[in-house]
Amino acid sequence: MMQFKEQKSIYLQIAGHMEDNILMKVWKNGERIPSIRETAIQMEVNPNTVMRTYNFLQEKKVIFNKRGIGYFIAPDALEQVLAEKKESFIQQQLPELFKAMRTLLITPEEILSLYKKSDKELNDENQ
Amino acid sequence: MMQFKEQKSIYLQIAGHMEDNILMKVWKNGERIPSIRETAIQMEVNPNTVMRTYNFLQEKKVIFNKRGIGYFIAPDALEQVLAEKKESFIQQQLPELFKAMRTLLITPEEILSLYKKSDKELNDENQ
Amino acid sequence: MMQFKEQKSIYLQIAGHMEDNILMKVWKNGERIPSIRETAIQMEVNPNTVMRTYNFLQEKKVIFNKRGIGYFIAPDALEQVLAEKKESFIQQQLPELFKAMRTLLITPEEILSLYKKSDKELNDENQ
Amino acid sequence: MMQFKEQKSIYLQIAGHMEDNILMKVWKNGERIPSIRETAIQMEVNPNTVMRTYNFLQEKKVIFNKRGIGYFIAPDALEQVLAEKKESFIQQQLPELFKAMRTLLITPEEILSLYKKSDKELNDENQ
DNA sequence: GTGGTCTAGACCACC
DNA sequence: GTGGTCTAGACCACA
Repeated sequence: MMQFKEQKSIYLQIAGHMEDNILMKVWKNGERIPSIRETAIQMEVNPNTVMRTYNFLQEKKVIFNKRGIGYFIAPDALEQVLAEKKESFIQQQLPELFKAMRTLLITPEEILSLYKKSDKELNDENQ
Repeated sequence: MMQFKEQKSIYLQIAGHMEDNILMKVWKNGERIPSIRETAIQMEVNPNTVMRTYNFLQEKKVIFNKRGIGYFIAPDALEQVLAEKKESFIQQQLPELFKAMRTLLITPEEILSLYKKSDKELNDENQ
Repeated sequence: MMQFKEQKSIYLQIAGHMEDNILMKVWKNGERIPSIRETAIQMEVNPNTVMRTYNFLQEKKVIFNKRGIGYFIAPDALEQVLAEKKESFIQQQLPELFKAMRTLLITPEEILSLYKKSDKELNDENQ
Repeated sequence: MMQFKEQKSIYLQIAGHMEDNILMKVWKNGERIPSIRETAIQMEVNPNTVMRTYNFLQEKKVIFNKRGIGYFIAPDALEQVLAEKKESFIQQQLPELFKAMRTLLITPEEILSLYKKSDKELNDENQ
């Protein structure tokens, strides 16, 4: 079972995980994804919870449904998820970063050093 | 009335706003802050909600209460809020930011160049 | 309990009923509507079913939510529901009517007579 | 491949399409129709789905089966489909249409004038 | 097999 | 009190 952080609801965490799968090209545009039941078993959650995830992603047009067959990655899912990430980065994360740097007195040098540290940790994990 | 985002609970948004007041030195250490009732009216919010905010901030020892008189900014509030916000920013928001940067193929150098640019603009405005 | 027709799912029937309330001006723009629990009791269905209705209407921006207080009719709900009805009338119902009149050999006179008949029935009910 | 609407089940959409063929006299009473397999290939659909369609139409006695030979349009199919579609149109779709007309404040006279206009245009095209 | 709907009941944060 | 989430389990239509 994937570990669920406390803050976010489970169905949104699963959605985020699936969008990561798209970004990481584990799932490609047009490809079929596991059925609701399969995902429910694999994630050790209730099928209704997975259904919420799939509905959520379907409304965002990241996945779509073929009746009686299953859910599929949308033809433009990768591009769309990327665009959405970019949008939220520019609209939210970047302003937050700048505000934090100013009010919390964090220097560019500090950011750079923290980035390199996180880079290193990432490499260590992948070895 | 301040505009509330949908995602976060109102009482936490108010708390964040008050901590910003401390960081921006609108409110100084030791200073008296508006009563629960005043804040509730000004924010167009239920007094119970403001009470939650004040309780929350009191538990974090950012403000303290003098019975029958009102609420006051703690003597070390600025320093404490600064440290706590910085810690939480580095622990929680920066990792997300770095992850987004990697999927969007943005380098920290680009970010910092943007920061310097926005910094300069800010200075020009204030002159 | 309202009578549910077999064809449509319950939560959509409730949604339709609520849109009728808006069209009939039983509920006005900005007004609070009964809570999920109240509606569930009144309609004799499960609260989860009502929640689906409310989510559905919220996505269509017919109603909106104030945290911890309840659901409200959107400021432009009437206009929006009307526009949507008009759209579906022009795009779907009218072409269907014309097609039916041609392929099923229904004459304009017949339509007119049926309309008057339904008019009369409506008047009889309201007496 | 014919385009399937999301709302209705595929096998019923195929059935509707076949009944249209009868009404439009593309298929005449007593005539042989394509086999399940042929239809499935042409419609790009699972043969099981077409089987459902054929069973459905057979129960309605619109088509009948000669063992080992194939499916045929019933001798009175045209008349029967006509009557049945008309009945269901009047019972189900017209009431909805009339209701929409009342909420949109559209008179039947307006509708019929639109109909005559579209009729004329159709004739002009076919000349 | 697939998804979709519904119920019953629980627990939570929030206003 | 309000809504939101989650579970368990059932039934259905559909491919």
